[in-house]
Amino acid sequence: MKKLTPLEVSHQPHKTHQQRELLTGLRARFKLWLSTKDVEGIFGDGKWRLLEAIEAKGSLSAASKCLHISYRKAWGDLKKAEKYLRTALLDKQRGGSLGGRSALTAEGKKWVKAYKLFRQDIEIAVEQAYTKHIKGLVE
Amino acid sequence: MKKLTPLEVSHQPHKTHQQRELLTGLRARFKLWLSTKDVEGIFGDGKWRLLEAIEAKGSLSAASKCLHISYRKAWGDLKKAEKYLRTALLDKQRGGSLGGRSALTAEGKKWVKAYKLFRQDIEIAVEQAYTKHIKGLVE
DNA sequence: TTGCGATATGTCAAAATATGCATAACGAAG
DNA sequence: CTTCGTTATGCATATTTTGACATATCGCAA
Repeated sequence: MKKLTPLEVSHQPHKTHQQRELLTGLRARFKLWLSTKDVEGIFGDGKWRLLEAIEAKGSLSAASKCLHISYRKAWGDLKKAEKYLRTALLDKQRGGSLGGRSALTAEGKKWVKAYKLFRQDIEIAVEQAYTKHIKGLVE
Repeated sequence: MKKLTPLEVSHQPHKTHQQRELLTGLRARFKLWLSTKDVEGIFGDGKWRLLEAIEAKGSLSAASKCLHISYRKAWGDLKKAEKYLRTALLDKQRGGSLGGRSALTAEGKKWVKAYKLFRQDIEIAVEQAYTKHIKGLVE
């Protein structure tokens, strides 16, 4: 997620239709993730995207660069997911002429695929629910 | 949202069915909010609940106590919502024998009602999508 | 005209997250 | 048997987010 403007109050000039412009720019956003009673954030968008990037790039290192997150974080995230999902998502190797590599396991692929569909369903639902319940208020 | 366990690796004993117990404890969680291109978090669960509490309690101060958040935060949140939604959600008064009070405006009530339905739809969708796409992976 | 409790805000600290740094282990290829 | 790039990990910062503290203002009722 991103940080945005602080909160300083602009003096709001006389904008007539710029006003409407801002509000129609309103959109619904959501965040989705999996947790247990004890552990929050076991799997979610970040880890899903990370797995996809690994599948595409062939290594955790390359994937983290690609996603502009530190290797340290990427590594920690995956470790957490594997721990609490109790399954090996990645087949990781170090050494070799290329230094090493990582690939998704069959389980890892299943999770990527399942989460993608899961997320897609919610994306659509949010869109629809927004249109149904909120859109009317801002137009 | 809540913070949870750090990430220390427990030594994972020989749990046989406790293992399954943890995974079936897996659940989908979500967060929903409204934003514009420039401003994140204009309205969401927190502000919605806050408005409901104000409606019930009659003042921002009482509502914030009730929700266990500081008055400062509650006040800032509402201010932000009103600013970017470009509408008065609250009719606020200070002074008087009771010190002051706050009540929802007609607009405020509309938002509370609309957001509630909006959120409800998503809650159901998440439940269903989880069952459809994820549940099979953990059982 | 004084007091009380609520609104109204700037400022600052605390907490949660992410990043950077240092270092080790690895192992195929040259 | 040396080199190189990746995995693996602890730890110390840095960044971001969140909430707490201190204070001022307000206005009716006593």
